[in-house]
Amino acid sequence: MAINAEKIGSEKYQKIIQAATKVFAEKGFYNSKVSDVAKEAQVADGTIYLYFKNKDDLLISIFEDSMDHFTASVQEEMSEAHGPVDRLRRFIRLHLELVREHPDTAQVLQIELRQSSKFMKEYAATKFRDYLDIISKILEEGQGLGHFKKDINPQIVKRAIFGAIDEMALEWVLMKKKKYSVDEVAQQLCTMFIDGLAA
Amino acid sequence: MAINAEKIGSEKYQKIIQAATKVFAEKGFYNSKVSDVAKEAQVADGTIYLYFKNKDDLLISIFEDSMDHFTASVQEEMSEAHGPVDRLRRFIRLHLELVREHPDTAQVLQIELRQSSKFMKEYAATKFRDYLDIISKILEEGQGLGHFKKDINPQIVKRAIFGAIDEMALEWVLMKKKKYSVDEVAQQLCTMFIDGLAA
Amino acid sequence: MAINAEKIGSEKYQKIIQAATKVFAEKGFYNSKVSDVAKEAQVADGTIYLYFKNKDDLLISIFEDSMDHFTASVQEEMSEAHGPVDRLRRFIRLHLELVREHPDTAQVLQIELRQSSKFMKEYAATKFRDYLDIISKILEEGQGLGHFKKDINPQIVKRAIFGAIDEMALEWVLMKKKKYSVDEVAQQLCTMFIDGLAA
Amino acid sequence: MAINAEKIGSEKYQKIIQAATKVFAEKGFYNSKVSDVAKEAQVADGTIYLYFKNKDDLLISIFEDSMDHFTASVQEEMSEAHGPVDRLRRFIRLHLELVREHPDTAQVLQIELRQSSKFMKEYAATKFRDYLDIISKILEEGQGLGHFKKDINPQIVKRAIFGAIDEMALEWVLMKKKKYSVDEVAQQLCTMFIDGLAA
DNA sequence: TATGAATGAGTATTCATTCAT
DNA sequence: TATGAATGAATACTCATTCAT
Repeated sequence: MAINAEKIGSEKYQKIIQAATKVFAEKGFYNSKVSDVAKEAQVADGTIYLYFKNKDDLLISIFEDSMDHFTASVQEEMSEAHGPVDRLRRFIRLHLELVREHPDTAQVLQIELRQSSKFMKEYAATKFRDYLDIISKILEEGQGLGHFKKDINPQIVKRAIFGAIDEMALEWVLMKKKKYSVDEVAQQLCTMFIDGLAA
Repeated sequence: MAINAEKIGSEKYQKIIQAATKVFAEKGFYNSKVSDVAKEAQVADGTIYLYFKNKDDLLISIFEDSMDHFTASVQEEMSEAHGPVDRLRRFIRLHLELVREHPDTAQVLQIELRQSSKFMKEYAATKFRDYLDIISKILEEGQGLGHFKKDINPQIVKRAIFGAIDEMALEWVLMKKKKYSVDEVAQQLCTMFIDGLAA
Repeated sequence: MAINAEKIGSEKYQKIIQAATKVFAEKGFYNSKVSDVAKEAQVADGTIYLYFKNKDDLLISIFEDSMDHFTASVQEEMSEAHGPVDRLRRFIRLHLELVREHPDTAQVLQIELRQSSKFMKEYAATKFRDYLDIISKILEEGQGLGHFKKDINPQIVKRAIFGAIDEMALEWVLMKKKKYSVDEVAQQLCTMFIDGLAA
Repeated sequence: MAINAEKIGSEKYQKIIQAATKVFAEKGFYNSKVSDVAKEAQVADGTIYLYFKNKDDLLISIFEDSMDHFTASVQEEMSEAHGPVDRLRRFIRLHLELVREHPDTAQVLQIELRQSSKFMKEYAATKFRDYLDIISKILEEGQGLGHFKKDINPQIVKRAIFGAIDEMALEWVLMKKKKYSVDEVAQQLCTMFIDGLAA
């Protein structure tokens, strides 16, 4: 039987997704066994295959699931912001907060997903681009309002900004230490980027 | 026989390292077979084990080898630069150039190595920190000379700058397309960071 | 999943033990492939690992299994015997009969198990000593009743008697020929030992 | 080039035989690497193949070499003995002494050689039979002189006697402990066998 | 739906043997 | 003769996936 949308909402589906996220974050995708995920989710190995096509599908589903949550959270925050500078500031802070709150998910997205460049290229790229475009829209809006330099290329700078935020997040994820607070890091990044972009 | 420093310089060692870099970049570490590397290097499977302890050691050796080259290149460039702003500008450009010139190595470092967070934490962290410290030294020098804001934290910002450069590089690596040139990307990053850091 | 006592009784466990005994006896432990055992047992290779930790565990399990059966058979026979001389006579005959009836098992115990002297020393020694002690108890009983010489050392002679019986058995196992019958061999050994021990 | 008799006397040949005996005794034939033997003999791996056809040939050569020594020692001792009873007594004692003096060789002969039943059957059997026949000749001589029972079968009892001696020896080899002295063990065995055989 | 025993394809690694020097 | 770097065949073990219950 095909695995349909109907299942996505089910309790077991979510239980498995969460278990997989935890297990993949802890041991890495390739070092995790499907049976590890099953044990963590307290279901039988075979049950996983009622909800997911295969092990790869589990990873892809984590990606889809979390990118949806991520993007939705950011969109909501953006709608409450006033002006591009405020929007950028909020974006930076929210991304950092989300990573702090969901470190397992962040780790899977940042580390495990990169392994499959084919996957990244062919599949994740689209949803990831949507996320990056939130930044480029802020930049374009800022340029339009004369707040940001006209000579920066939003398509390039969106990646630079994302990379900067993401690298900070990566340190948290990998090092498991929190030398600097969200506040402090957000403050530093905002200062640098907003001045750097200012017209 | 122990695998010693003597072997590192040998022709076969380098041949295998290069083959492994190419194969891992193409198919990913976990999807590459040792025999794929052997075939690419035109040696027998067993020969690999005369030079490397195991498959993991191959990955670690690629890391060590390339980080040494990378760091040396950057150190040399830094010594030719005049002042922190010039240094930062050159650093950004050189990193981008190196990625462009050695895309397979860059891909292995950026993607495959991250898989093993344990490895990252325990081993690679040190050499990687050395690399990041090149940036923080530039920042501190700039602060000392009054060129850069006193209120930025070099330990935080060094990561932000690295992340921004690295994300740009990642796009090249993953997408295999070169929508923007090294010149253009370097120019954009320099503009943003130098203005963003300016006192 | 741990390999527990529950599995030992299962049909598959016994099927695999029997297949392994046959294969090891035919080709020797080191020249047998796990897949040979699997084929003989008509299960998949992987199934073996559901019941045994590894190839060595297969050998150890054969040992445990058969020593238990062997010792139980002998104990039962002993309980039916009257007096030390009858007991010794029955012991000799039963051991020879058991080897005749289970030549594959005998061969694995006699030949394959000796390969791992570490194993023999550390593990098998205990169960083997239990078996030998059946003989020494007969000897001591005989000495107590004045039937056997007082100046023989049961701890030494128990091994001599076992060695003599075992060597006869070995010929059957290795040569696959049965030049002499159980009756004849038993008769010869009994004559010699009983007269040799007689007070 | 064929490996000829000429080599057998050479210094290196003996060095390798001794090294192999030691290594095989310590780690077992199948767990010993040819390179272990080479290292112990202080020659290059390839050198071994100038003197021996392959790893199996090394084992066979140890067997031939030591059986020759063993048989020669025993024959010499036999020629000095007077009468079958003295001969049997000396045989038992000498075998035990030889095992005590050459424990590595004894272990290889007793344990490692048995692994290859095919080898035992097809090859070693002949030389081994020569050794056993020393015992049966003593027995027949004793029967002829009326010292030994007429109704014992020398072909059966020779094995029983050998087995008894060998099992005692095995304990020394495997247990590496010497709870009982050669004197004591020899005394016990002689008492039992000579009385057991006495007409 | 859910289970988990069974499957068997897939692969890192070892090591006896060779051969160019 | 002697070397030891190179070879590549051989195999124990894992684990994603299936399917009878």
